[in-house]
Amino acid sequence: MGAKVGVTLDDVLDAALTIADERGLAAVTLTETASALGIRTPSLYNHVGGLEGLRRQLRLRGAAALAMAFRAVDAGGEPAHVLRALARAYRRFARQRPGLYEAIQPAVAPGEDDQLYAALQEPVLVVVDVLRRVPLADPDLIPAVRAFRAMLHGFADLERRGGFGMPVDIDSSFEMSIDLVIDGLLGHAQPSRT
Amino acid sequence: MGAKVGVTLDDVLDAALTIADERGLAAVTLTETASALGIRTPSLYNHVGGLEGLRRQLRLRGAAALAMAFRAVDAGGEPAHVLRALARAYRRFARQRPGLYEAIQPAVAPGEDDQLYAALQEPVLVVVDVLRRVPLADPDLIPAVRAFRAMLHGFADLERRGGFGMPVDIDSSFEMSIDLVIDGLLGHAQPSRT
DNA sequence: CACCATGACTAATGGTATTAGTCACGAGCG
DNA sequence: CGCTCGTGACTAATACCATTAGTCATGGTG
Repeated sequence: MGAKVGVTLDDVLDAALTIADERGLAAVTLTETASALGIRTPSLYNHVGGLEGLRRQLRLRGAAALAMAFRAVDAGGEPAHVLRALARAYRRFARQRPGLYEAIQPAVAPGEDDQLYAALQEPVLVVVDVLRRVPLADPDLIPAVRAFRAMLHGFADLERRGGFGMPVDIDSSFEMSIDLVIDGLLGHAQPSRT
Repeated sequence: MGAKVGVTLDDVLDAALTIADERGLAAVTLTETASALGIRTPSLYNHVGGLEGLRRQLRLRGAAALAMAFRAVDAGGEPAHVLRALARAYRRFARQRPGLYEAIQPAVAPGEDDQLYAALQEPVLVVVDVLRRVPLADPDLIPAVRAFRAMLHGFADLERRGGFGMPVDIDSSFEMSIDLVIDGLLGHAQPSRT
């Protein structure tokens, strides 16, 4: 396959993600992305299927990045410690890559885009795997995963939007929030601070 | 002040909210809103300051509606019961008015738009008032409010986006999720189902 | 060396918000 | 009773965005 040098798909996604992290996902436009690459807008159609395709690629990338961040936590050791490490990895991801985190959010129904669905499911499966190996107060896994996800997403999303008035003490508020869920899921009475 | 009959601000917002609830906030465009009213697009500028002004009005409305829903719950009785009622009211609001709930989400910094900031703060203050009257395991109110908000928003947002695979049992998952937070905040050991 | 796929481009279309300027109506005052 | 003037609609024009169609130069492959 003969090729020009031009830009690659990775170049396009990197440019788009830079814009997303700096100015929000809504600022990721084909015009802006092309301009950042020194390219004309229609040329992007050679790499991604329009704006929709670009957003899909960003979501694939974001899902993979979050799954990688999850897999990087040590799954050994005390259950509560592993869950806390997962939670911190989640929040760190949302803080360091706000544009990527934002890109991940829209859900996709199974069967609508199987590759994308699988990618977005990856991080969830990591949590499921951890919770499966842990002695839960309630043996039903599904509500436990949902509660854990809800707290992580809710906290990260509110923080990303600046929903917490004062920036002070957000770290310890996060620790307490996840301890509520983790200790509750494990059936402990008192939150054990780290 | 002489006046035409024409459409009123409420008409505009009602039309916009109908679109938002049915097809998502992104579908709320000046063209669509005007068309739903049988009006030309520029005429909307007589009622709201463009698209940005329309969105601001929707947020004001949404914040007021959520605050009203919160204030409608009986603040008397057992603390855990009151908190659960607040949580259910929150989720009910997000489910019944998805467009309005979506409109509320973007946060606003204090000083940027004081009226809007105050409106968005209203529902939070209701939660604060309830938690203030309740014997918390940790006397610090701020992290407690944050944990409560995070769980509510996270669950409602994931549910609204279709983030939970199976639609089954979402009700009981929600009950368990909020019980984790509520019982933890109140210092109880075991989640007490309703 | 000729071929041809790749990846850039220009040109044109349609939808969007926005601004400027216009105009008809109707309530209230003289 | 009629004039005035503010309200709220309108048309026209501009700018930005995504998208499609069609063109063209390049460089690796046969």
